[in-house]
Amino acid sequence: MLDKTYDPKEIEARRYPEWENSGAFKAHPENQKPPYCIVIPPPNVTGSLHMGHALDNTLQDVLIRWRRMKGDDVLWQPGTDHAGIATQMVVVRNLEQENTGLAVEGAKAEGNRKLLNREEFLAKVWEWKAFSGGTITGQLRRLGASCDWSRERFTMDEGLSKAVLKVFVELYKQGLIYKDNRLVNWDPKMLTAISDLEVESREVKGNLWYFKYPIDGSPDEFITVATTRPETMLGDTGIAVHPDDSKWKHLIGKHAVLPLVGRKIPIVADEYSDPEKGSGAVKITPAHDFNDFEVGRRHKLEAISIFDKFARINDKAPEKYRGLDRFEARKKIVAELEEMGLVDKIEPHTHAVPYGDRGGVPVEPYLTEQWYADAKKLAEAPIAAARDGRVKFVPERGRDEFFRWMENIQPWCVSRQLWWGHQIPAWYGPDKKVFVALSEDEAKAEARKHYGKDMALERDPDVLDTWFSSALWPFSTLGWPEETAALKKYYPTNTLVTGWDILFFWVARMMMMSMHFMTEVPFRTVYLHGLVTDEKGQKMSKSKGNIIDPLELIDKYGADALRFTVTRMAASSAGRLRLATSQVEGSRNFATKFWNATRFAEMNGAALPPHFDPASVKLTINKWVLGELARANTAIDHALTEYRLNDAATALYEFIWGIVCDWYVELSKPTLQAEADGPEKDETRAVTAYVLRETAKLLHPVMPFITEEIWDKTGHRAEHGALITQAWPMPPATDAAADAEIGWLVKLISDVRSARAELNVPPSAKLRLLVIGGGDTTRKRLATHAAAIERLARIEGIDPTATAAPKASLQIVVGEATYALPVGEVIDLAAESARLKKEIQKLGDEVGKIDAKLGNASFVSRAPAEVVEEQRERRGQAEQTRARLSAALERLGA
RNA sequence: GGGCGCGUAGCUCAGCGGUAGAGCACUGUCUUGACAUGGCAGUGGCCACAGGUUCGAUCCCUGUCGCGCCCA
Repeated sequence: MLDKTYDPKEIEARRYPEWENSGAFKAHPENQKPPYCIVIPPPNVTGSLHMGHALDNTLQDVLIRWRRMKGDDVLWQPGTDHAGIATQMVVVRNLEQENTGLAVEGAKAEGNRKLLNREEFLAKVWEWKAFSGGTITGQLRRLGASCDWSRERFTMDEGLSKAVLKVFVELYKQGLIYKDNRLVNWDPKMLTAISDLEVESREVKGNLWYFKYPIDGSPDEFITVATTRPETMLGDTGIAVHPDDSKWKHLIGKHAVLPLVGRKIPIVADEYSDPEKGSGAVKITPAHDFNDFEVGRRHKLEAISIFDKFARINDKAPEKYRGLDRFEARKKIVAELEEMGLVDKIEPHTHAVPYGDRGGVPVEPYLTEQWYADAKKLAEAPIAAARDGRVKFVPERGRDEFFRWMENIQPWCVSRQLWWGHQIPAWYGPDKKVFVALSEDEAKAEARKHYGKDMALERDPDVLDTWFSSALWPFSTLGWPEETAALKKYYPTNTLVTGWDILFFWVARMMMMSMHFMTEVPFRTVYLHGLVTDEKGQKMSKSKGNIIDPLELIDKYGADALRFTVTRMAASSAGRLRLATSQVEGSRNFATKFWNATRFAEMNGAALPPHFDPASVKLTINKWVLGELARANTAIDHALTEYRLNDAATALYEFIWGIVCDWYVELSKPTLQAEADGPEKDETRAVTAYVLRETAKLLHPVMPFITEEIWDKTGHRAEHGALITQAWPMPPATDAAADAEIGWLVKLISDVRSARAELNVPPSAKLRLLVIGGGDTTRKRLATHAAAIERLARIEGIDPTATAAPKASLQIVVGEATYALPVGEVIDLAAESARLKKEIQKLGDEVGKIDAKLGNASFVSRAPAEVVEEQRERRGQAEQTRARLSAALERLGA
């Protein structure tokens, strides 16, 4: 017997280890079942579960559990990535507590301060990973994620590292990886290049400074440039104006003299300048701005980098600025130009400034030598695959976004100036000649060949972008470069579930690497979901303090409730999913409702006889509920197939609460709770048990814990094993006659209840029900369902063949019959009359609307025949009901 | 500035050519032998605005306004 109250905490803590230990999550590459595989978007090993993870992994688990029950050999491949910069940062911060730092350039071991070399530091990172790397996987378990943990991978583990090496070396040999001197996003705090994804735009209130640069040879003449970053002027090597800009056109080809520096810089014509923006003339600093870099390249302007790696002014600038921090330099430069009268004006200006999301300081476009992957080339095959549908996007517009990015792709900077990560397999000879090889020995061998003798080689200190290893995830986790059974069976994987925000950075890159090394797409379908925000639609962030912690929600309402909530939200077309705790509370209530319905069934002896056959059912309500179950089953399958997970959740909610609890349980009470046993009671007990059993299966992918618990407690586990391993239900037959009959019954009961409530008839008052003008079918139905009607509509005594309504009655019309409920002298005649008039009015309006349509000749001639017919049908119904209600009103005589 | 998306009940969102829906909130009512984490009954919508297509538009098209995201 189920406990009186549903306690998710206790259940969840118990159930998960049972599943995991039983091997239920395991994939079986050796068996013959068709594969279904999802690779998890690897969370950072440093991370802890946030709402984004909760959403993403719930959706995956719903699909995974569903496909598992459908009979697929399911592999949900779990793992984490090493999150180079984030992890390094965390460990460095921890070391600071012990007064320990890294032995990098400029670091000093003063007092008792210790400095770690690379090897020592990496040992610390591994130590840290062993200690707390399991946090997030533990949290995924609390969510109920049924990953095959026996196959858990980590981007820095041996196999994946081997894959990374191989990929790097091969791409290098194919000319698809090379070194180049370009602008990168440089984090002057972390002292490394970072990826676009690690940059966040922040709106900053700054200024637009207008500076006057004198024209060479004409010192009284000036060209005015506008900039948001005065300090970069030390690196200006040109000025661009629009070729058609009448204001500046005449200066094209001349030079300006860069104030404070004295350098002569050319004024060039370039459409990059917008005559409407700022002064119309743009100072060009190729070494410190991505756009300027391109302009500079077009006009062969020199790129002068005026910062060192800490973003302090370097010795390419006049001496008095050297060593100044970029923001101090800004102040000083503005002050000096002001003094020289070269500041035209200063306008307040709000603009987007790129910040490093880890270091938290503005990122500097910085000219450095880095390793690049030829993304343009690698993008060709993925573009083709998306174009011809080998990979599909849900929703479809993901495909357009994908193209937009892939077709304008820039070289991908893959090197990072960090210690934690895959060290680049490149070794340099004394003359800087580079040898890229799988191992130092191979590099040495190549060097020997090149130099004719053994040479000391120095390894490139940089590591690869974390995304480089994540890009290999769909095949490296399956064992590549080994030809494992798993790789053979599960590649290409079926579905990738992730957020819009990493479509480019991760999905696109997986596509590139997979197409190149596997020649086949990494997944058939990319299912993209929105971002979880708070109730106000604000992105959750620590600084805003609006973070909703999924673990707190799980503690409070249960993982099932959280899962149900996010599944229900999954379709938001706005690309953001506003989460309020009240929604999770509602889902918890839903779980409770299901729990209690099952308790009710148990208390009423619901039990499945051996070999129960739903097709043998005789009672109408039982036929009907089986039909409703079938419709729910079909709707859920359809929704999941189409990746409309929210529709699946809604279908479950409506079926369980709206059909089973609100109607089936109530309608079956007279039978279940009748004194005498008999075939009707037996059948109803069997159908109740059957419906709840099948419902537990249908609900299991979304709410695995509570359903498993119920499955066990109601004895199914003893007979069939765990719910997680059960076969997905087949919808039973539907029965149109039963649907019509119960539809009538529900309407009758609802209408009686409404009329009673509107007329304030006390619920305790039991009324007689006089049926006037009922046909044979109605009389038969009344007889069949008398007990249910009496109970649910609070009736005592039904007269199926009444001839007239007593004057003091409530009257309702259902179908061909009028139902009168005598209420004696207590009736408020005026109120009843008003109620009837309102009904009549409503029906009259409807008839009028339909008449307008049917009176329209082109509607009748042009609309499809069945639509016209349907309107006529509806008109007839409404008109009849109206007539009967009018008669009822007349009888009321008020 | 460019691209995309979104404006539907007080709030959060489904629906997307032919009766406008859900959850939460709100109102009234009910300690009915599963459930007050509940039952029953309600209130509440020029489906942003303006044009167009259509027999018919919340739905398709165009424009306007407002909001969001991405890219500059």
